[in-house]
Amino acid sequence: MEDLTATLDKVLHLATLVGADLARFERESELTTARTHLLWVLGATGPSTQQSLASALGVSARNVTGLVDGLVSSGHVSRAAHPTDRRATLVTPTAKGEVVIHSLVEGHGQLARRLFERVPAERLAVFAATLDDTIATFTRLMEETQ
Amino acid sequence: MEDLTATLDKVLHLATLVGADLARFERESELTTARTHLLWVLGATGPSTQQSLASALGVSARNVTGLVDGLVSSGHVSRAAHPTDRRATLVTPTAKGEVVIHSLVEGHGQLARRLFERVPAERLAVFAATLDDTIATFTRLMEETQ
DNA sequence: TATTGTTATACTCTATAACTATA
DNA sequence: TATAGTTATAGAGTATAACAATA
Repeated sequence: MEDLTATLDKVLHLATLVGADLARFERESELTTARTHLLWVLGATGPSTQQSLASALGVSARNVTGLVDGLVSSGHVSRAAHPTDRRATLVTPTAKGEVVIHSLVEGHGQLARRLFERVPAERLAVFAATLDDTIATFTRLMEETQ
Repeated sequence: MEDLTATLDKVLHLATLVGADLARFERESELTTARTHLLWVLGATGPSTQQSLASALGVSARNVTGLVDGLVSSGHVSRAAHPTDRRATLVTPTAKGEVVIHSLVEGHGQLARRLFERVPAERLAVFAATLDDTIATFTRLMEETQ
């Protein structure tokens, strides 16, 4: 019983450490968490409208306006005309933004390697499978509670 | 190689789901994340000065003033005189605050049980041990990078 | 002199609502 | 009529700096 809570706490502790690592990156890049998240999404999806960024980030369109304003000021993204829809703007990383996105992806992969490369393959398989099961259990629980 | 990043992503995904569950609790309690965090610390440590809350939360003293102001307004905590240091105030949960703290602890334990109770004991042991190792590896890495 | 908490000020993230331009 | 983005407005979280009371 007690073990189960301790185990959940360990998952959260590890996530907190990863967050602290990201916070260090943000300080060095002079970026905030919200803007870094937007850049991350942009890196994963490519040039996007602000509406699609709002959906991906789970925030309001107004909020995206502010985040993009900040990233334009800092030179990480630019607004470009949408090729077919004149209402929309395409948010695109600048060269500076691309560097940050590349560092993010690289840093994330490097952290994963450093954390897990010494873990024996069978243990890592059990670890990953347990995470999968737990995520599936959680998803089912949330659907039940609607 | 690719697996390692995917595994780290799963840890973060699970933590995000737990965060979403907490967000639901916060909506129902009409509390914000920062104020809920303060209540959680208060539940773990007992009545505290604002300075010690600032250290525990990793935020400025000024910030704690604002969070406590909000929690006093909502009736979750009260400020009391410190028994020996007349500069300091002791932040103490009210009856209403105690109910929230109890729900937090209870909900957290219940979630852990629901998530992990079906996992076979040996697998859970491997899972927890891997988390311990990974956290230790991370801590060592951060110390090295100073 | 150092510490505790507050006032003053400012920036970021967040939201809803009203508005403009376009579909 | 609906959608994309902005202006207007507001609240919460966060920070630093200056200040008062107390140690």
